Amino acid sequence: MVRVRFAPSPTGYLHLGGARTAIFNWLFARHHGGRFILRIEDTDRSRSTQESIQEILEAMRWLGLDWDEGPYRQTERMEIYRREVQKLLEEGKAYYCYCTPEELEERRKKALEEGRMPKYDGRCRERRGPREGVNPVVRLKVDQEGETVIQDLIKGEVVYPNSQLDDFILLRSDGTPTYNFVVVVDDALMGITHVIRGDDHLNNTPKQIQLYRALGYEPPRFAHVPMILGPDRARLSKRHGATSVLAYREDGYLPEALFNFLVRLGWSHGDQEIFSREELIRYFSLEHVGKSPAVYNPDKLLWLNAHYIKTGDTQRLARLLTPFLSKEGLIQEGEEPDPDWLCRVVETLKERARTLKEMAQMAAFYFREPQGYDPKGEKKFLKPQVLPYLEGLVQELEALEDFSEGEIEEAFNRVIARFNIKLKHLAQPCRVALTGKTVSPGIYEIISVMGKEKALSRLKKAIQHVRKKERSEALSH
RNA sequence: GGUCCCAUCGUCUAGCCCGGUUAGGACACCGGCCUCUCACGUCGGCGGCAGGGGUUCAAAUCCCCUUGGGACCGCCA
Repeated sequence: MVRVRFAPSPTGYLHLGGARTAIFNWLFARHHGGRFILRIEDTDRSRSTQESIQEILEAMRWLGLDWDEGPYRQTERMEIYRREVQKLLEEGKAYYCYCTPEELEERRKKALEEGRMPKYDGRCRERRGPREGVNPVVRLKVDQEGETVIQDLIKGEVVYPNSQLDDFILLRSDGTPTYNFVVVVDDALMGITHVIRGDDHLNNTPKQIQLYRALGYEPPRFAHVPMILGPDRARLSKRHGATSVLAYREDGYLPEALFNFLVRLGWSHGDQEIFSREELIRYFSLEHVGKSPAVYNPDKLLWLNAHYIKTGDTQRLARLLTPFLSKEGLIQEGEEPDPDWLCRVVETLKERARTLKEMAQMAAFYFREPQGYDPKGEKKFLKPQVLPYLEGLVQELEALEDFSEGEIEEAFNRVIARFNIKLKHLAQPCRVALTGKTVSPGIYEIISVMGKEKALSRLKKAIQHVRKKERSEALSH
């Protein structure tokens, strides 16, 4: 049975790279009918926070990454780690080291200056007895001869000279275990079959393999996925913009869009770009994960998001849109617009908005009168010549019982026939009058959704506006 | 500095393992069509095998070197 895990350290939010690793693990588990385990790597107590944990779990839930076991927390498993260290110590595979951090730092600096590799020299291996006033760390006796070979499921065979390895620390002087130790113990004891993680860990793998052997456990299969890079080809970080998964929710992205985007970054299935979750589970395999790092491309994410909005369920979108409406100040906090009406609003905006945030901004005119007219639009379309057309339209609309799109279209047709003008000569002035802008969804649909009362009052207001302007201009001449 | 990883349009990638394609798709960009504006849609265009050596009748594909990029070398994970 396939058992995989996602093991974030709670020292910050879940970022895009971590999310993609989680997604690959989740997909691999679901594809193989295995188990997806969540483990919190919080051995660094000074940097781990409860808020981080909550934020990570929230982000995973949002992305729909459900876990089958956990979340385990390493801080709750200290007894296990102590027991494993004890075992190593008794078997002579690990030893106490009394070198102080200062001494190590000193030697590291010197080595770097002399162009040597900065690694621990193993001087405490043969040491007998403690040193006065120093709390020791525990180090693993690492084999420095020969080489370690990794059969990586993504990178292929990686050969690593053991001379690069040093006796790394298992237990800190305060008795807490380090990452390279707990990760091995946990993966072994939790029966992890495939370790799928970022390739920044590839260099850790040889020492971890040695530790598996020292502990007497069979190493799992490894799959190291390439990093996600920023546009400058440096590892993606905060300075490249939003990297927190939840920030994308705030910005109006749909989880399925981010999910699709992240999977497709580094993995492919022929020429297909859009995948449902079911397809992803069916098609996903490590063989088609690329070996090279991928540059994050926000435009493509935006395109995918637009696609999922366009094709998404209207009722769901309406529900998701509501908080964005209140963020835009269009409705009160906690206010719920009529669901049927909001669905009509969304229908008109679905294929235009790329994010929910954009959609809320585009919807503004449905909720409040134009705050003045777009200057260019006013100059071009709200001029005295159009007054008869707009007045004619007001008459026609007032007479309508049924304010449906079809009826409104017929009303427009009667007006343009009467004045023998083209539709755009009526539609554009009308659009500016109703929305204050020169762009909007189709004119019939917005009038219908807006309703008779709002539409007529705005049209009349625009007519008044044009008249007033006309008078003041006449006076000044 | 050492070790490891990587290299197809600006970006994500198919093709590479098993040599023979006008090197395919998508985003972005540009243009046409559609049209009440914008968008959607649709049609078309621009644009790439990092460089150099081999092997071969034939190399994006196999081998070597160079260059470039990334990661790691912590009492961080």
